[in-house]
Amino acid sequence: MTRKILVTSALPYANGAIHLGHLVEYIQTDIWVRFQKMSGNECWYVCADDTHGTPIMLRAEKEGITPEQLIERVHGEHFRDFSSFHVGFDNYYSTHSPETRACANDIYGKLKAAGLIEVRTIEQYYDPVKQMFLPDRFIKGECPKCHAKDQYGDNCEACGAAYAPTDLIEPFSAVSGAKPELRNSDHYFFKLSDPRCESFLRQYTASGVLQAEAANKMQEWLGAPGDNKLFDWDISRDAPYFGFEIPDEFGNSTGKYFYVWLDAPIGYMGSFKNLCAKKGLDFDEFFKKDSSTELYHFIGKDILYFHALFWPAELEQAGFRTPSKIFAHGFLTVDGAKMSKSRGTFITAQSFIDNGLNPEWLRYYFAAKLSATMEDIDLSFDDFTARVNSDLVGKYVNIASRSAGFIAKRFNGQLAPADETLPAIRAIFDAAPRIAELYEAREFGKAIREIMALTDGANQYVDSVKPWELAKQEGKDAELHAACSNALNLFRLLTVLLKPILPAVAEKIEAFMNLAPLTWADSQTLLAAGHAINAYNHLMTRVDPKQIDKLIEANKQSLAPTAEVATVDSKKAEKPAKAEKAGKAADQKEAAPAADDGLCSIDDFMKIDLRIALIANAEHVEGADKLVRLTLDIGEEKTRNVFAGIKAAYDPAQLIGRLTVMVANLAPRKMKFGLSEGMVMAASDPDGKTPGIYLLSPDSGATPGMRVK
RNA sequence: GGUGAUGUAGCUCAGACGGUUAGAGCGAUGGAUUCAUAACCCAUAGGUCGGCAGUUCGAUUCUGCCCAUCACCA
Repeated sequence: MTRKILVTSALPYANGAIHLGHLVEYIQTDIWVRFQKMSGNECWYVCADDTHGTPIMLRAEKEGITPEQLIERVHGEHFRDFSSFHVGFDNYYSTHSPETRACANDIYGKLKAAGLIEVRTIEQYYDPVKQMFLPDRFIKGECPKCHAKDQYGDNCEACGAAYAPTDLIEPFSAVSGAKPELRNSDHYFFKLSDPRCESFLRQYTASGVLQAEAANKMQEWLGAPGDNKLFDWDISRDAPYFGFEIPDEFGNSTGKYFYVWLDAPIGYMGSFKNLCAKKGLDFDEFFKKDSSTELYHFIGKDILYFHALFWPAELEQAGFRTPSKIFAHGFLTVDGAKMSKSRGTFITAQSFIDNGLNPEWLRYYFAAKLSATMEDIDLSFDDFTARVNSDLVGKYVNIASRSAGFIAKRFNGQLAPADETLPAIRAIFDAAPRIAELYEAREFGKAIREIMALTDGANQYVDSVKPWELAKQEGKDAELHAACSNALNLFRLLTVLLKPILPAVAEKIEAFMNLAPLTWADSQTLLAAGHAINAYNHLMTRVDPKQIDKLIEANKQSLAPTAEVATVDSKKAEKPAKAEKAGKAADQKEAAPAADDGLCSIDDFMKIDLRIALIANAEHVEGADKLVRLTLDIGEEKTRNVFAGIKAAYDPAQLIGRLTVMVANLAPRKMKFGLSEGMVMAASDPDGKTPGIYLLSPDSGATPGMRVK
């Protein structure tokens, strides 16, 4: 029974290179899709560049080209990168397409007809020089809490405070530098808080379409039953904006544009519609309500909000089918840490290829680490090297390498019949259905463990029959022939199991062994006697650790002077407007990758106002496990109230009267027990190996209020 | 500070509805071998399953607290 399946990966933003973090998702999806196709299902894999929004518009302007030229160029780069990693889209399209526009208008029209679109006036910063409304990330100014300069309009990178752009002190436009003005503008909202959406989402998110962890998260977003926490979603933006203009009911101009996050998921439909036209498929069969086809979205956990709430709600209310499952994966870390440009671990797809690394190494390694959970996965380069060299080259490829020579030299390239009772072969026959289930369930790591155990079995078999000894003995030709033929059959079977992960190697092997493209059903078959193979060429080389060093070196970026105007990197820069607070969390991820060289300039340091403080009072905090309440005198007229997590190490009574050092300009932080207006400084082992917390003290002579620098 | 996740051999990770000697791969060590781009095969060593307490006849597995790391939130 053939399933009909439509699969998507998240749309990459048309404003930056594909990197290893992206590839986790595309490789995961591609493996799953290839498995489905090999299994005989009708499976379509579509994706597209996400092309709209202010960052694209400004970036194009900065480069002196049109947005259309920019997105066309980036589309080419993205497609090239995905192709190099053998990501086999059936269609890689663009959201800037007639199909996506038509779908967006259609969905919008239906939501409007259902009374789910509302116009509201909101107040927003406007750049009078550039003559445009500014997304939060394009407004900068002084943090209202810690007074750090040059902070973005949504939150402060110095103190972590979150606020509205209108809270910024001396705000300025990151585009023109002008002082922004508050202006009113009409915005269109999708009424996510409507009871129809809420009740649908409660049922939908709990219906098994999400992983358990994701479903829990959704409960958080939704609030307890009876406590609707959903916010209406601002889906419009003012001109100038690179995107689709929102039509009024007569198809006339409104001067408003769809927010990029509205048309991004609709881009899945647009891309598929485009594919339907090329292939003669029936779009409605896949998207009509109650469709019997399956629809799966592979995404990163950061954009769950959009895919598990907004998108299904739109589809449902507009009368389309909703996704069958949403598969969220975790983030990629490299050698245990976030990817970093300065450390050279922010590795682009292109540099991986340009430095001569084999993309299938990465596919194999990611597969070995992937599971169905949302856990982050770590790329450890030592582990990467060891696994690829040992598993892929040492074990798997080696089976062919050690048996093909005899077949060519002694038997004219022709195989003897394989022994179907051989335990190593039987083991593969038996394991294949299990491994298929693991692929289906996205438990690629487990699948690989099973496959490698079978590979060990194949090598043990070769070792037990010792073809190299048979080759030297008179009259043992038949045995030698059988041994090597069995080995090559084992190799072919293992290739079937690995093909979703290693499509290019599989193709080489199909050519080498004269095989029709392998399908999953071939995991239960053996080659006929007399089957002829071609000359063996080595299928895969080992990873040389020097290549890794080179790769990291090539990706090290000297720290360019930070924060040129309008260098905001991603569509996440397009902050949603206020009413949509709940969308914010998901939105912040990846916004403008922060420069990170571990160094701090003297200017940075001088921002921190360290003062000698007299501990005027210290007391236990009722109900707090770690905190001590300190009253600090730093020579100001008022004392400061500071909570310090030093209860484990100090008895408050001993602290009263002593001098220490405090950060005087730390942003005040509201804690459960009151406002903390600073921080005292204490030493502790960064690795936590040695216990203890040690408060700093100045030498005698220091007096409260003295500056420490 | 809140919520959630994670913490198992040097490394990367499995696993256990609580029950005899806790697993794999890599790495290390020793041996064997030479067909295979020193690959493969056999064997050995390595873990108080983050810490403390509780429930239990019995906990690494359950509960509580603590510590560490990460994520989201504030």
